[in-house]
Amino acid sequence: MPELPEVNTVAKVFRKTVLNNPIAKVEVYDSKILRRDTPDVFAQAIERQSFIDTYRHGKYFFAELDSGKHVLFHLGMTGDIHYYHHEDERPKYVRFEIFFADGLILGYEDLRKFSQILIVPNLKEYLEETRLGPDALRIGKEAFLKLFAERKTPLKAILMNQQLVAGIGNLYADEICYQARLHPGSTAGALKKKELETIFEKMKSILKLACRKNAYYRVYPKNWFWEWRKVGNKIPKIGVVKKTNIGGRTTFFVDKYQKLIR
DNA sequence: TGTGATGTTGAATG
DNA sequence: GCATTCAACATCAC
Repeated sequence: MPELPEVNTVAKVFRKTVLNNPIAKVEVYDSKILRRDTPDVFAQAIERQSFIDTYRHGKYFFAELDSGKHVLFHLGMTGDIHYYHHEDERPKYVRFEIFFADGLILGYEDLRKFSQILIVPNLKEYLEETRLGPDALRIGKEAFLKLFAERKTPLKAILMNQQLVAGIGNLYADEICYQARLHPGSTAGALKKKELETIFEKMKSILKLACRKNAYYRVYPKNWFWEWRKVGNKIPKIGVVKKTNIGGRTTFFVDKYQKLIR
């Protein structure tokens, strides 16, 4: 579920659904994902408050409370937020619920429990602490090009490094490399300015379009890599999809179509 | 039955 | 100290 466009969509729905809606109660069913807070501290920070604003940085989604504190929702691999009015609509892997005074329930589900949910007293301090790079949608071209200089890391590892640029995960990194026609294993520092500019443009256009489509991949353009991202697929006039491991993640690419720069 | 999964972290290595 | 790699985390679906 959660890379930048998915998190952006979660934030969008959250704003539309619960902003300024008074909260009555919080129930924690599995405290593993709270990471830092005890269930009591977590619940007490949220109960009898309202969410008044949101902020997204990369894959990190912050919801601001009346008190000025933020609740961080980092969705990990399988986190998602659901909204419903009856307990029988509760998602299978629900980890906590927020009950609003008007009867709406926000249910947080996370099968694999890799989420990070916590109360953030000071947003600015927290962002410095986590040392996140600039958000992928906000980073400027000059700053982006600099990330690649002198580095021997593969191109894809740069894109996925949240300390360098925040928001790109495994799937969108593959999409960017494919559309830029560059092999994800290309040496970062060996890429020419022209190639880096292409990566930059593709990164922006892919993320923007995905956000506009609310990360609903079924309506992504037909010429995207998305649906083809599987070994052995033969893309007409392009080539056969292959699999490898780059930056510790399963990586799909099309040999020859995506130029390997060393 | 074994394998892999849209993420992050911290330890180990160079 | 910096850059880079890799196992670990938890659980289920295919």
